[in-house]
Amino acid sequence: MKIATWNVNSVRSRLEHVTDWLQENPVDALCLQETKVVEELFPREAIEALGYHCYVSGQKSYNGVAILTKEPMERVDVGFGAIVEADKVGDLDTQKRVISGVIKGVRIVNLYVPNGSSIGSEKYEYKLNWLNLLGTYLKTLLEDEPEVSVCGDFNIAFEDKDIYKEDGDKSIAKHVMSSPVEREALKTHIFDQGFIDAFRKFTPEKGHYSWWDYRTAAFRRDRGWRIDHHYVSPALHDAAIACTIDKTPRGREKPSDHTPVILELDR
DNA sequence: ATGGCCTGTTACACAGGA
Repeated sequence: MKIATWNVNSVRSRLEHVTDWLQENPVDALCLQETKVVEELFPREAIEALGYHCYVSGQKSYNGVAILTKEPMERVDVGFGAIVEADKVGDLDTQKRVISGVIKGVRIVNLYVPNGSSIGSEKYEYKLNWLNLLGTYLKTLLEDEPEVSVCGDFNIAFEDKDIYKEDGDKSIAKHVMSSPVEREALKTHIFDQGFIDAFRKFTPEKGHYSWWDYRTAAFRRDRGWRIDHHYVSPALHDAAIACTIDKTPRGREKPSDHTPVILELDR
């Protein structure tokens, strides 16, 4: 089974890229982030015409996630509140950033982690609170469903080698997406629960990215960051048999600034 | 050191992204 994650930066602006990519890269599930559209206006006809089912949680203008699947998905859940008590969730489900469902016995979780804007800002605090709740959400999920595959735009580069800059570059710690506090949150809420980064199971070296800034010709100069991830629970460590980045869509006309990352599971 | 580009919006500049 193949699961892909792709922040498309507006599914309506990127519809042709999505349908073209699905035709060339048939996957069991394509997890989209930043769809930027309410459910009623999601372009499901074009996707269903390719034989895919659409599971969508959207809002106007901002955020929004969707999972497109070949086979119907079971037990689809939207938001943290599907599993976590309301008093713990608070207002963290207002922005549409979480959708999940089950395919072939595997719980697929699709996330759009808040960007955080800049270190110390209100949005940065929101990101850290959101990651804390994500930890609770995953812990609760794992109690009932050991085979969990989490993917999405995490807006965090866990190690310096996930960034085009030289390892140890002093600017890294001061940058949102690579500050020590954000990395520690990822460690506490993801890795300490036994999840592993599927991409790093196969590819240890520097130089592999999933996002390139629109500015400064970052893609042409390969000034990228690896911030889109697949994390698999302990019960799936051995099942992860490949994880690759497809840079092709980022090189097209009017691209998303992210490109797809594909996980293959022996399931 | 700064900002550079892109998307959506009761748009005609701004918020938000990363």
